[in-house]
Amino acid sequence: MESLPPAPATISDVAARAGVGVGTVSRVLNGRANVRPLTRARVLEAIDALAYRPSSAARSLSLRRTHVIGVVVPFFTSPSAVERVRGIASVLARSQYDLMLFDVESEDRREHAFRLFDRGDRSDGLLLVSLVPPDDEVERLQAARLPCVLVDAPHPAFPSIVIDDVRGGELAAAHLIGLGHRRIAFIGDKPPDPFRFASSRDRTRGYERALASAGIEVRPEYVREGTQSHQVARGIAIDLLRLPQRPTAVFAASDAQALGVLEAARILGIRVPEELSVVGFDDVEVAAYTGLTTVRQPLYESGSHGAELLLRLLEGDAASSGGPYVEQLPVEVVVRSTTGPPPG
Amino acid sequence: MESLPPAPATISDVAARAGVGVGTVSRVLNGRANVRPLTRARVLEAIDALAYRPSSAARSLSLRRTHVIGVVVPFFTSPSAVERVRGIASVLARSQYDLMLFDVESEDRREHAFRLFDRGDRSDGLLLVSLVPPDDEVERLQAARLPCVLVDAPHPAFPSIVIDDVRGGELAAAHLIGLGHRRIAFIGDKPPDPFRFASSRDRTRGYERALASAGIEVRPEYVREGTQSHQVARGIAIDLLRLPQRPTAVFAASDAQALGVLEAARILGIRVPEELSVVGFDDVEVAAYTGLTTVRQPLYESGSHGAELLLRLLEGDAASSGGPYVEQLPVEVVVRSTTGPPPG
DNA sequence: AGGTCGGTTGGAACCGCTTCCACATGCTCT
DNA sequence: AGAGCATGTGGAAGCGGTTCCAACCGACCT
Repeated sequence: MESLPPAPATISDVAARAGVGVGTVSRVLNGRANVRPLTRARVLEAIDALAYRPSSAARSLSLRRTHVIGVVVPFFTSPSAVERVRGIASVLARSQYDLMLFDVESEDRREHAFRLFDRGDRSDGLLLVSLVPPDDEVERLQAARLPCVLVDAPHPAFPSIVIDDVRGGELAAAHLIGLGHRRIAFIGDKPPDPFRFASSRDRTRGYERALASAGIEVRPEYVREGTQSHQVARGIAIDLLRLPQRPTAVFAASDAQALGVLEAARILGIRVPEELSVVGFDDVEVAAYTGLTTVRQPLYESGSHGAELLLRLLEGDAASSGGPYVEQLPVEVVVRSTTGPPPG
Repeated sequence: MESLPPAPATISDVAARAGVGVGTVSRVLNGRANVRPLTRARVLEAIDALAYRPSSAARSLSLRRTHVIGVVVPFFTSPSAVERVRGIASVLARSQYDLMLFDVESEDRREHAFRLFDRGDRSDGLLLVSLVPPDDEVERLQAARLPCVLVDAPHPAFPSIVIDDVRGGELAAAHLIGLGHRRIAFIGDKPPDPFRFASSRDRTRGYERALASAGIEVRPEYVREGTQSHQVARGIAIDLLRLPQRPTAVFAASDAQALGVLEAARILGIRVPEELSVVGFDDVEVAAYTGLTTVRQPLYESGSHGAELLLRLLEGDAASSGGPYVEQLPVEVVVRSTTGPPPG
């Protein structure tokens, strides 16, 4: 018969072996001052001998904190989300907190993820990435006193890390206008679902503003919307490039979409940047590979700053906790090889 | 003064309000049979009225299970790891388990991640991605009876999901040989660190085998090693392409490295595929964008299959639990536009 | 010598759940 | 009628920590 491995040692095993009370062991574990060096040594010896490791479940219950930070993120939808999570993970890695990841592709998962956390005993804090919590959820989160930071999403109830999307759109369009383009198309996200917020919409506004201030009329047939996928964007771009008077430049609201535009150009035999300029948004890694000119937003930093802010909140920094603290990260155009002067 | 929100309701609050004992509430919560319909209704009413949600910390402690699955992964090092995690997340999403993510960039983090889990009370199971646990850790994991599945890494102690790297290397080289190439270089990973396993080494073996069976001599100056980054690979490729007799094809052990080779070719003004063929490995999303010919391995599936296997183990399927159960996923060459016949 | 006082220490109570055991109830079966 | 038996139910014990309180100790005071 197989001998079961011994159950993991508990704090009272340690206490028994060291010949002290459980309280003393706990004090040693938590580095409290009032323990005589000799006693401490005996306890440490026992801990070592029994290979004792405290139970985190028991600690959570007793302390009413979990040492876990929940991250809710539409993980699948975009490579940029991954980059943000990387920023978060790197900060949490050097903290005492662990990272619980919730992907929320579908709507009911989103619901589920929120419900999971809003009791407040699963995690000590929450990072919501590219996601706006619905109002009833906001209430529950606040009732549970769960510190919460939004990354890439605004909400008056929570501090957030965002970028200036309007300005991003403006910069992209201005870059193209500066090169001499006048016929500039825009491919944005499809109208936002209730949970997403309208970052693409803001980029559209920036685009329109830049055009306006250059005295260029916005042509409705040049402004299109579709999902983030590059396949959809490719289809839209093919449409656009078959227009009787086709645009000489396309600004896409994400790199994924911009890559779709590049594919479309390749399919139609249109040379980039000689015959068509393309600008993306995000500056994901692929953009560098493919030489895509794009509007860089600090994805990694959005995650790391969000995590840092949350950690500060958890340490009771009420200053940033309170109202609508908003940190705005800079955007900039990264010029690579998909933009140039218009043909002719 | 601000009124604190009431503490979350506990099971005994519910019991009190429903006028029953805590045991009965627990039975209702867990859908046990022996509860009179009338009683059940009263309890449900109380639960609803108090917006009661059970404490998962308390449940974990009492049940000795956490409903969490730990995923340990070198998250930052490669886009392929992300794809595997996606596969894992999608399977766990439709299970009762939550996903705790541990990134392990540096060696001490790796240590940390393992220690965290090996007591067995943080998670009910573990998925190790592209990581081979050191022997002492294997012991602890087994002692803690923590079900554990390896994804993209072999170890006799645990079931695993892998691919046939030798065959992958062979297929890549055979594809190039089939096109008529004779001067085929190979860029692999640098010698594995103790935690990684030698997948690149196996790919080298496949490459050598294919060459051998075509009667082509392996030239040492054509076989190079470097880290996974495309920058490093680019440097190596530039070296390679400046050789007096330069290769007409390069097989890289990862797509990231293959992209570095493409960059090198661009820098040197060497046309692909007319003057140089390039084959990668993995088939990450970028490969499709850039038209890279590559050896596809099912990244997403490796994650999803690993997660499914682990779930089966957790349900007590001893069959797959036991010995060195190994699931081998297929590899195949995906021909795109970076390979063609050799020049001349 | 007796009283204070600060530093150590043991252990009970508690965190919120599950589970088991004892007990009550209303039947059926001799 | 009394034993036997499901069926429902209450509540104590236990999961493994933390924390608080009381007790103990020797040193130091008067």
